[in-house]
Amino acid sequence: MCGLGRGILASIREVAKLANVSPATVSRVMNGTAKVDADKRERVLKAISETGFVPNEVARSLFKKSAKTIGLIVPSIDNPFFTQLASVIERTADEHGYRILLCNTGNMVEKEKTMIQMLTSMNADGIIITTSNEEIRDYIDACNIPIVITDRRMKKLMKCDYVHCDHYEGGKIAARHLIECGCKNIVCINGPQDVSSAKARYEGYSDVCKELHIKEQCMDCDYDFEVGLAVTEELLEKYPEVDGIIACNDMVAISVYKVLHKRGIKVPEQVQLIGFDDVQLARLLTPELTTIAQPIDEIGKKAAELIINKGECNADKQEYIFKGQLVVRETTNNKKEELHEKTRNS
Amino acid sequence: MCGLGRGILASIREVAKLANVSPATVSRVMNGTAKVDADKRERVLKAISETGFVPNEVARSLFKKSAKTIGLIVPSIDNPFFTQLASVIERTADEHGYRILLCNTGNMVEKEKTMIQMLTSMNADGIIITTSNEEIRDYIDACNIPIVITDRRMKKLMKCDYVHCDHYEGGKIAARHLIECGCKNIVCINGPQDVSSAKARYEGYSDVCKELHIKEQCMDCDYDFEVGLAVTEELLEKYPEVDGIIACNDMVAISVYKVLHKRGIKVPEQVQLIGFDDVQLARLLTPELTTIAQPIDEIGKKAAELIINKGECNADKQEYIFKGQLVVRETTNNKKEELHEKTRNS
DNA sequence: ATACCTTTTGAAACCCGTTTCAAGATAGTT
DNA sequence: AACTATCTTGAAACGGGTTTCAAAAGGTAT
Repeated sequence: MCGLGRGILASIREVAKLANVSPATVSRVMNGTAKVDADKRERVLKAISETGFVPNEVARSLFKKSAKTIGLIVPSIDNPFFTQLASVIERTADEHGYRILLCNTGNMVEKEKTMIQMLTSMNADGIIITTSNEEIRDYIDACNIPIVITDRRMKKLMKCDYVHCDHYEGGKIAARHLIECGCKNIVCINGPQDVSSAKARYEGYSDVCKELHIKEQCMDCDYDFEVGLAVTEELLEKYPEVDGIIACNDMVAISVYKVLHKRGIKVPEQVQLIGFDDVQLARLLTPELTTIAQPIDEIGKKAAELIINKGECNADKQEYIFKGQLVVRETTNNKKEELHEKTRNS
Repeated sequence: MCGLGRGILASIREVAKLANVSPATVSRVMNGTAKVDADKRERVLKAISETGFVPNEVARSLFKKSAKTIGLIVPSIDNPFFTQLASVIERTADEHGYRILLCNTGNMVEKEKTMIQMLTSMNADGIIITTSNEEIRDYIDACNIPIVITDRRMKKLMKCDYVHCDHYEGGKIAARHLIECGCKNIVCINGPQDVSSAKARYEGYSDVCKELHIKEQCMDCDYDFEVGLAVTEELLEKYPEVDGIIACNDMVAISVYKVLHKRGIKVPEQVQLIGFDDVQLARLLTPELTTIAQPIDEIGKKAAELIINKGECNADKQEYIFKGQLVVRETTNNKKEELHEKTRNS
């Protein structure tokens, strides 16, 4: 039918021969880069459909120095936050005719370096990376494609764009919310402090404590479900009177909930709980999780667009900061929420 | 330091000039494709490190007709099953020096076609796709790279490998488990019946019903959380005496649980619930979800390896079928599980 | 020292779509 | 009719790493 027989194997020179024109003319017909005589155009179109010719993207990419590809480097695909980010980025990219090359570092710094080099050598049009590792500075400087750092921030800014949420403010909002909900004994479960977002969230919490002369109570944790379980057990040993927990992200908040539930501790009656990110999970859980939502869709879209529209204002690199938003659900005691519950149930 | 200054911009010809050898020799040093005089080798290595030369993957790919890339086409990245599959595939690929090009079809058939063409024209080394759409036959035939179809199956087998779970048997196991747990009034929430896996699961359930002379009770649903909520509401209208629900996947099982919970229906005391897949979610939920586990890691690994080792036995295409496994957790009443609970709590 | 074989090496072709550049063709002007 | 301006078109170069092939170099045997 549509000539798929030999299909993709045909080359532009074969098509040209069949249409009795030059390869240049075929190229012009395909890309509309110049006017072509109506007769010849027809012959070319016919030859293309007969052979099922699909131009080789690699050859095109070699010449154009653009693979119409965005490299996406994340610490962990399994983390639902990055999954959702990847999803938005893929959608945005696809809308603009770009593809996504997905790279998972598994939090290994060396991999970040080799992946940046690899993506550059593949003529990727840009890289979106989540890292706060200062060591990659040289690699970012060396590769001459636009780089966007998402979700995190370097101490010293590099020559790349930053797209992230105001995690410091998010930390403050979370702390204040628990206090407003009546918590007297808050414990903050921190994410890894070499990760800028985790550190900023902690600092937000910490500054609220200082402001209100509350004693800081923290636990160290990773962005990981299993670690979250263990840390929560420890937490309950160390702070048996806890009545409010700030978890470093939603995944860990779920760990916390599971441990509390197993021990028969009621949420939010006995302990209130707040997470970060507002990944889809947060709504699936029962009770639904109160959390500081990141505008993941906006972050991903912005990051992708910065690369796609790189021509626009590549002069000075910028920092785009989005606001996190408190989403009150069922793991904290909020008066408004209770009111809302009542109207819904009536 | 390591010559990242001009870095990646250098070409093999520049390196050759600097080392006073031919580009061919540089290539040979880099790839170890032939012996090179020790002197020259040293000069080349020095020139490479001075220029920070990284070979252009696109040029290499053009000649070799291999981009060391696997295309991954999934219906929806947001679906945790595919996320986990992507994660394993990425890991396996990375171990073998391959990259992943991630494509999301959003269940749009046309996109499958263009993405297969696109990946082929990018010299991808193979494609892993989840589809049961017979229309793509021509496209699969036309592209001369190995294709692996995961999770689903075509009515008429095409010339590609199949890697999937025995969904039919899974459906049977789920039905039998609920019956063994004492359910008298089971309703099966079916996934879209044009998707082979959903259909097979239904048929498994159906055959158990026939075998035991139980009346079939089904609802139509999609693999979607929101749709799941609505369908569950309908289900409770239509079958108020239901005491066991088979959900088409874990995500829908969670929808079901949420609706039951909101209505004050106790799980598993009043209604027992089983899902499919055993995505990470299933363990995060409270109560933890009983489900038919797919060996996602094995499926993904096998699929990736089939492409990476395509040289091995590309002669006749094969079908690799894995067994699903019942994982009893907290949404069904299993005696063994109760026993286990008791020992754990004592 | 000569003939012969093996190994190392570089020039050039190759992969294939795009673009440049100049020639050829058409249209328009005087 | 002669000439200029404009458009269409194909040959050839390009991008950059790889491989082929034949020449050059090194080594061995006679």
